[in-house]
Amino acid sequence: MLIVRIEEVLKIDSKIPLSKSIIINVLYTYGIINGALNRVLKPFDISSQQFNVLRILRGQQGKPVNLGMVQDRMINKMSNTTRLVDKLIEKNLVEKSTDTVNRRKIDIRITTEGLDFLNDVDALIDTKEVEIASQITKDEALELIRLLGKLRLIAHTP
Amino acid sequence: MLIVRIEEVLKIDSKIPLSKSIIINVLYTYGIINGALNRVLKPFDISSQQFNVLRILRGQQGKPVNLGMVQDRMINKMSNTTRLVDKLIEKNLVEKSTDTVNRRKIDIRITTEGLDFLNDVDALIDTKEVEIASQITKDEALELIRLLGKLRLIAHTP
DNA sequence: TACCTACATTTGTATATACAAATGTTAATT
DNA sequence: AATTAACATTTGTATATACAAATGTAGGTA
Repeated sequence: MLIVRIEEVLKIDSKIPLSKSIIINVLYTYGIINGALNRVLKPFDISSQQFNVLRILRGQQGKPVNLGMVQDRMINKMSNTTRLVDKLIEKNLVEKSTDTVNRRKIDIRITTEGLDFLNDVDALIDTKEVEIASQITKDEALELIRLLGKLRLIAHTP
Repeated sequence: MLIVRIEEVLKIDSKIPLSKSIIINVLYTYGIINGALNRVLKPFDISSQQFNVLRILRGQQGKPVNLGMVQDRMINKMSNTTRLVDKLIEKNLVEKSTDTVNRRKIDIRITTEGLDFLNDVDALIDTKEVEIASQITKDEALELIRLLGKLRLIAHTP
């Protein structure tokens, strides 16, 4: 089990500061993992962002969710939840209606078709995730999560 | 210094498997760090991908690099290095010419203007990177890098 | 030479992302 | 009631990303 240093893969000068190495490692690892997950989703013609929205809606157990809530809960915020949801509506995986109480808001619900679709794909994603994390022990996992949390601590504040 | 769990931020069920938690942590942290770096680059009207290409070219010390090499060395591979480089050419930060030996290849070089530009922006990025990593000790950094390497180990293979 | 295969880049198309501005709605203030 | 400010979503525009197909080039082989 040979861990490959990013400096070698990208032919970067090995003498870069540790801070830069950390950042590049996170950005590069994101690309690798995102690629692996996208390869799972590809045959189902759905993007990882669309998949993420479906999971958020399922998590609400039928309760309608408005656009802002969806955006807050997305792993990677993107500025067009409207168009993302529209794509899901075209596929009949999701439906929307204006909130009866506050007509500025729109309610989004996953459809039965969406739930079925999600069940199929979800199992494959779970398997891939377990596979990706398979080389990491429980203690290592907790430490990794802790250290990533430390990175976000500062980066988060604009 | 309070580390915030991702499950709380995204209102995810706390009982998700550790493998999923790891993956979500990496993907989410990427978004936060990428956002922080983009805010630094924004005033200079350059994307992080374009900035990455400039740094790769500077690293070659004037030696021309062809498109394929640039793509190999990019932190996040994207399928259109052609158009990315074209944007940099429009800004006079980069120039290209066909390779005299192998006319299939094109040579790309950073211009003097590109070098000056990069020097200005680079210092700010370095500072931001140090800031983001400031809560992490040297030992923690090495462990973080090692664990991310473990994740890539499996994810990398299609 | 003509043909084939591999290589390197470019082009086309669809979708995603970032961000500013516009629209429509609500609640508060005068 | 009219005005204003805040809120929630939509629309517009530019660029980025993913991926397939097309173009152009080189080297080998019949």
